[in-house]
Amino acid sequence: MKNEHFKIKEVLTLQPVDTEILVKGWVRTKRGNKNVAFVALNDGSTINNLQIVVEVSNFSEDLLKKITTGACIAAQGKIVKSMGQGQSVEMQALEIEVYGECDPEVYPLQKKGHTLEFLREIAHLRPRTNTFGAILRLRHAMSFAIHKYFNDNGFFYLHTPIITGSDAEGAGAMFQVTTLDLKNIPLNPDKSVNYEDDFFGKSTNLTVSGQLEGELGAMALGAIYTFGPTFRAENSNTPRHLAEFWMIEPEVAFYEIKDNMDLAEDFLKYLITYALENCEDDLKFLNEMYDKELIDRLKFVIENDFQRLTYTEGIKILEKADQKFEFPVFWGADLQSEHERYLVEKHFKRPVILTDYPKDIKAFYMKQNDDGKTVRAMDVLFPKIGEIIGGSQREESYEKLTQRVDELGIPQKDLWWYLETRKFGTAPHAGFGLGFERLLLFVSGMANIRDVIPFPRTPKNAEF
RNA sequence: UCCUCCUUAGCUCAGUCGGUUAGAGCAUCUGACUGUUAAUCAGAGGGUCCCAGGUUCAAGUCCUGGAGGGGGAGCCA
Repeated sequence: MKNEHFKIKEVLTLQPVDTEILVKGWVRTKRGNKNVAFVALNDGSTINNLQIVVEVSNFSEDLLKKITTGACIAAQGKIVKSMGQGQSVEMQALEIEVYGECDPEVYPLQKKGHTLEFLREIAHLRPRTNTFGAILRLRHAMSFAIHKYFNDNGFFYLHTPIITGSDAEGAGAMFQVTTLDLKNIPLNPDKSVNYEDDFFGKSTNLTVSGQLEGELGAMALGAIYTFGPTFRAENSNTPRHLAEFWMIEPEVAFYEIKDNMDLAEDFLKYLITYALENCEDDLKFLNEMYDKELIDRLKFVIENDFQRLTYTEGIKILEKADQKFEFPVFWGADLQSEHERYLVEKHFKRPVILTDYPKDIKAFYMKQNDDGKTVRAMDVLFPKIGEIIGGSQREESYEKLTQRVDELGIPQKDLWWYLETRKFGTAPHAGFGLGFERLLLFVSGMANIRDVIPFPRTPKNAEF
């Protein structure tokens, strides 16, 4: 057998030729009769299978028995015009080698459909399903498109730290990082933990955001983005939260809130367009199997402007809404899921960018408006998944920023390096965070965030 | 973390008022079929009824506690 093998994605585009080619992959199904067997082979290069036609008389019974759902094989043969419906070409097998048998009595994946809940329990095998093949290829394509978009637009990829000594990021509970012996933790006289002998000589955690360090990069490189893992130790049990997820955070010097909105909208539309143009087969499958409106919804989003309005305008609309809300609507209240959904799904029926939130419900670093009440925050709200992006113009004034830090009781000494950017050549700047898995939820039409990441980490679940 | 629903064959589920030997479809296996498309047809095998207690002559079914999962909410991306 020759060593070079073709990807099935390529083979399916070939015209029938007289030369033999070699393919390698995993068997999805085998069916047929005494004379001929049809093996559907998938190698992950595409959602589509290559049909391998096996003349039973040309192969030993022992070999044919080993070709079962899940088995890994190599097949060599000629590509011919298919006599059956459903595919234009197929392989007439001349030689087959079985790399790995797969006992059908115990292999959990069957020819029939499985629930997503069951597949989560076998996350080591679910990449072999049509659904997760499609999701993982889509995930790759979106990752690539993110880097391409930023690279093509003059952004630099900045690697912000995963282990952070800063506990002032204020974006939720953090996972501690320590090498201290948990059975014998050194204590100070006041019973607090003494971190002097810990690896870093201080308390450290996994990052909840690369933003603060991202701002440092933007103050030198002009436009940066981060794209890395992010960790939140919140006990969140929802279809929209993970303890370990990937986040994209652009940060741009000389951007104001309007530029930030333009960037967010253009970026999201670029990514969705990229998916439609490069992942057609996978999206068609997801559209057919999970969400019949998926492709129409993706097209709608790229063809229409996002609705932009201020928090204050949003509150007015909600106050006039002919709908009872569980949570009261008033100026100063944080918007609940039901409020966001009303604006996006009922009132405007399109993505919404809300800006200028009350300062008391937003983070310390956001630029304060002249009204003294609001800050230049920006949330991008999408149908079905809610908040997909959260960002803001940043407060560039040293005086205003330190005053806000003091008001909130954050120790300035913990943020000395961040505050110095406002002391030394400060500049207006803005940025946002995009949850990568939330983007994938939207682009794939999946309903649960655990189904758009290969190995989800959630409370009480770190298997695989 | 709160509310709510669920857990029975490999998978998806049914199981009446607490009653005698726990069922179906699919999957698997065996057989049939000269080109199938989640092939079809016939037959067979397959059960810790989530776990631990309790009530009862009798528990898959009722009660208590626990574990795991789904949906909703909060936190957020």
